[in-house]
Amino acid sequence: MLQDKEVITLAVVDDHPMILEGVQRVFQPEQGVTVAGTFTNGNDFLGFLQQQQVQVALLDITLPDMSGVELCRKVKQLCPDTCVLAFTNHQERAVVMQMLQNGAGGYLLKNMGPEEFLQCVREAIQGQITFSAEVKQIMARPTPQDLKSIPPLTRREKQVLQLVAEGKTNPQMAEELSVSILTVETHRKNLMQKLEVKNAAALVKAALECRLL
Amino acid sequence: MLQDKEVITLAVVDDHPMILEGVQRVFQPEQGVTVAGTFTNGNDFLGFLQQQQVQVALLDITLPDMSGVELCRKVKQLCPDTCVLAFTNHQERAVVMQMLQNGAGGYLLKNMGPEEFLQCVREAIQGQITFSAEVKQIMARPTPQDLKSIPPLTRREKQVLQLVAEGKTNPQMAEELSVSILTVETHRKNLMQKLEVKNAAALVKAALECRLL
DNA sequence: CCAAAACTACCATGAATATGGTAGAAAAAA
DNA sequence: TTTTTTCTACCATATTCATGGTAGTTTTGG
Repeated sequence: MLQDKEVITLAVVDDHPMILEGVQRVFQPEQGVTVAGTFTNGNDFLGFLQQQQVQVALLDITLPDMSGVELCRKVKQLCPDTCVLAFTNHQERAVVMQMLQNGAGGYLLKNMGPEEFLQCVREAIQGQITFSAEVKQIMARPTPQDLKSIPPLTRREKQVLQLVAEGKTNPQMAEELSVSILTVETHRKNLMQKLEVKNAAALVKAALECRLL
Repeated sequence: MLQDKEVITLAVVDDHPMILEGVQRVFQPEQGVTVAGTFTNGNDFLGFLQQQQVQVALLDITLPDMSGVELCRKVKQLCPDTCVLAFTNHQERAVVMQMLQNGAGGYLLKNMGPEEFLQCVREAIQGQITFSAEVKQIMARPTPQDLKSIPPLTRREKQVLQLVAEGKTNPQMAEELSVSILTVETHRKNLMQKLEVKNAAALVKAALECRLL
C-alpha cells in the first residue's frame, strides 16, 4: 500500500523524554524515516493527528492521561491508515492481545536494539503484523495463567473480596455492609468458587494475581 | 573537587538501548559532557571501569545481570571518586534509600525532561546529593508503609507462609513439612503476630505487599 | 562453649470458616 | 414485560482457625 522509496513519517508517544530523544537519534532521514512528532501524553498526540497524519505511531502503554491501549483505539478511529505499534516494557501477553484487538499493527519491547527496531518498523510499514523477538516468544508459549480468563465479579462480591483481604471477619463485614452474616457467607462462597480456591488465604492470593485488588 | 570548565565524562548503564541513545543525544560536548561509554549490563561496565574512569555513572536499577544497587556498591569500591546517579523508573522510597546507602550521589527518574537532567548532572558533579523533582517529593512524604520495616521471617515461617498462600490447611502443611499440626499452628501464629494481622487472608495480603511471596 | 534464636510440640476453648443445599426479592438486561 | 442475574437470607454440620499459654530440643552466632 505504501511505496518503499517514500520517506516514512513516524510519531512517538512516551512519557519518558529520554526515550523520545533516543527514537529521534535512531530514526534519521538516512534510514528513510522522519520523526514527525514526539509527545509525552495521548491527548497531545491526538491533537497533532488532526492536523497532520503519520504512517507509523509508536505508543507506550503507560501514559499519563490514558492507557496506550485506549490511545491505540482512538488513533485507529481517527486515522485508520496509520500503523500503530506498541513500544513499551510491558511483557504481559494480555496487554499484547489487547493492543492487537484495538487495531495495533505490532508490538515492540524497549529492550530491543536499534537495528531490530528499524527492521520492525520497515516490516510494519509493509502491512505485516510485527513483533520484536521477545514478544514472539511470549506469544508462542502462553502460560496456563494466560489462558484462564479472570471471572467477572459482581459489585457485592468485589466489596466482600476487598474486606476479606483487609482481614475482616464475616460478622464485621455483615455489619459494615448492613446485611446478614449468612449473606456474606454466600458471597464468600461464590468468590471462592469463581476463583477456584478453597479458602480465604488462597482467595486473596488469586485475587491479587488477577489484579482484582 | 572538580573544575567546572573541564569536560565531564559520563557513562550510562541501562538495558534499554533506546535510553542509551537518548542519553547520547542529550549529553553533547557543547553542554560540557562527553558520553564515554554506554552499557546494557553491569559487568560490561565494571570491565570498562578498570581501563578508564568516568566522573559520572548513570545506573538503571533493573539490569540483566545484577541490580543497580549492587552495581552501585561495586562501582564505588572500584572508583570512589566516581559520582553514581540512579537513573530509573523505580519510585519506591526504599530503593532510593538503598542506593544512597550504597554510595549513590543522587537519584533521577526517567520521566524528567532533558533540561532538568542536565541540571542534575551538573549539580551532582559539584558534590551535591541530587534528586529529580519527583524524587524530592517521594523523599519528603514517606508513607506509613515506608516507615514500618519488613519483619524478618525464619526459614520455617517462610515455608508456612508460602503454603498458607497456596490455600493449604494446617493438617496438609503438617503433612508436607513432616511436623505436627501444633507446630504449624505456632508458625502461623507467629507470622500473624509479626505482620500484625489477625487472620490468614490479611496475612497473605500483607506478605504480598512486602514482597515476601 | 555458651547464649540466643529458631524450631518443635502440647493443650483447651471459643470463634470463624467451608460446604452442601434451597429460595424469595430486587435489579438489570433483553 | 419477561427473563436472567444478582443480592439477599436461611440452615446444619464438620473443619479449621485464632489465641492464650508453656516448654523441651536443635541450630546458629559470638
